[in-house]
Amino acid sequence: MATSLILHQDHRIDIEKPCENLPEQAGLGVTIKVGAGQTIVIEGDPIDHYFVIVSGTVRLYKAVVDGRRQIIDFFGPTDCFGLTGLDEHAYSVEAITDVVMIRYPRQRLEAVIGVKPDLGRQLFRMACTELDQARRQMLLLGRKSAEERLASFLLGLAERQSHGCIELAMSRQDIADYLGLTIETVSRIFTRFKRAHLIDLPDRHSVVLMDSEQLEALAEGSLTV
Amino acid sequence: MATSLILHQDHRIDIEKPCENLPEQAGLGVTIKVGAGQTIVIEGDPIDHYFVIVSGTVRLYKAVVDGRRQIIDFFGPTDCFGLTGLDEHAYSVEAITDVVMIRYPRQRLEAVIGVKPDLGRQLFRMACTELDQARRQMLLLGRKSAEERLASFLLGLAERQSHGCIELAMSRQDIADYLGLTIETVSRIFTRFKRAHLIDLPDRHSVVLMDSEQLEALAEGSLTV
DNA sequence: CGCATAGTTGAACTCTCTCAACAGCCGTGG
DNA sequence: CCACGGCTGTTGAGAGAGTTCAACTATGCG
Repeated sequence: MATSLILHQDHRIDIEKPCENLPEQAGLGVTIKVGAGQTIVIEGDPIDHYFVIVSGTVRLYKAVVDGRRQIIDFFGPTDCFGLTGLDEHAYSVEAITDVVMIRYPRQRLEAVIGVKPDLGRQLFRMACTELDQARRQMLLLGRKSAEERLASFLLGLAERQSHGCIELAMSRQDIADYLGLTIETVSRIFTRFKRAHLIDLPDRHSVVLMDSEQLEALAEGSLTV
Repeated sequence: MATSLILHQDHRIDIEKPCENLPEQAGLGVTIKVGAGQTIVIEGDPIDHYFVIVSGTVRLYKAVVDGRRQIIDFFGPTDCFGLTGLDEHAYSVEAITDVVMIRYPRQRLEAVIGVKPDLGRQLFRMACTELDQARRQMLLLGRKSAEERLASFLLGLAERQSHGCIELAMSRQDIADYLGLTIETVSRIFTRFKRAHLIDLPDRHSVVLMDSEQLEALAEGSLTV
């Protein structure tokens, strides 16, 4: 089985995340490039592949017929998507920026579990990590105020990016659809935070956290601006 | 490893769900009984076990200091909980009714993966099923109206229970905290549905779906009562 | 029977949404 | 280099869905 495989090219993933060594699994991966704005998978497609992102950002979302959209998550380098128990995608995925990723044939990868049980353990851990994230977001969507949502969002991004300045790959609309708000509310609260000197907005795709402590308090609901 | 194990007693799980044969895995399980209202795990506890429910219903939730609560899911017979990527529980679990469940030592179970790769595949699938469910709920919490939420909830229950009459093990407060609403809103919409002859409420713990078709339409947002 | 708990109903309020106008940025073409 | 149009984001005013607070009713248990 491990013989009839396509070798992926040159991309190597950071060691940090659970999917760190997926690419090495039997050399199953194929490198794929997608332009900004392109659709990668659509709700209802059969699931033939798992994907690991090398560079760029994608949004994973569910849509309702009438146009409403809920972004499930944004994924960046080292993140993986396509994990699901179903036989067809329950969500759509689009590239926000230009994206490079590695594609793994689902069937083959799952077959490898029989040979390398560690892969099964690893996939399990990855799914669990996603699960924890999804459930944390459920608390946000179900019970937090708009201010709490945006504060949580910014802190989450800061954690992932660890720069002084956060780069927002996504639009205000994307943020709104991720937080279960409207674009206007997101905009208003950005402004409110800026006026309260909690953040700075040097340009529309950058945020600087000026007072993370207060933002934390805000995110937990023990404060209002 | 598979030798030093406690055998669980007599409970046998339906064959249907992904965790169908967990109990058989090396006979690792121990049967546990918990009374209604009892807490099974608390947010922050170390994760030592996975649990599979034999009978009864539990609620899994996250809480905020100020008392707000988001119920992540209700689990019944054959459902499993405790799956997570972290080393401590990110949620609390309480018994709603009297509950019988089987407890598996996490470490040992994960160790078995090395010997039985199928277990790894199975845990992966279970986690993926939970993941899909959590993400579906994210759409509900982020983008659906109160009516849509309650309609979706009732239809989901009906699917799981497949009787003509739905038994609500949980209180109105539990439903509210699951749907990201208040108890008053839930109550009002129950009444509204009843007046519109979409459901009947013979007693406070039972719901009869009178017009599933309309409820489906409502759940999808193509209708209002 | 009486109390405690759970659920329902009403009225007022509020947070977020909706609708609408405006401002800023960017690429294109004159 | 600036004018223009298109797109994204901001701001304001008004409306509405759901919450809050409070009173009331029903249910179950000693």
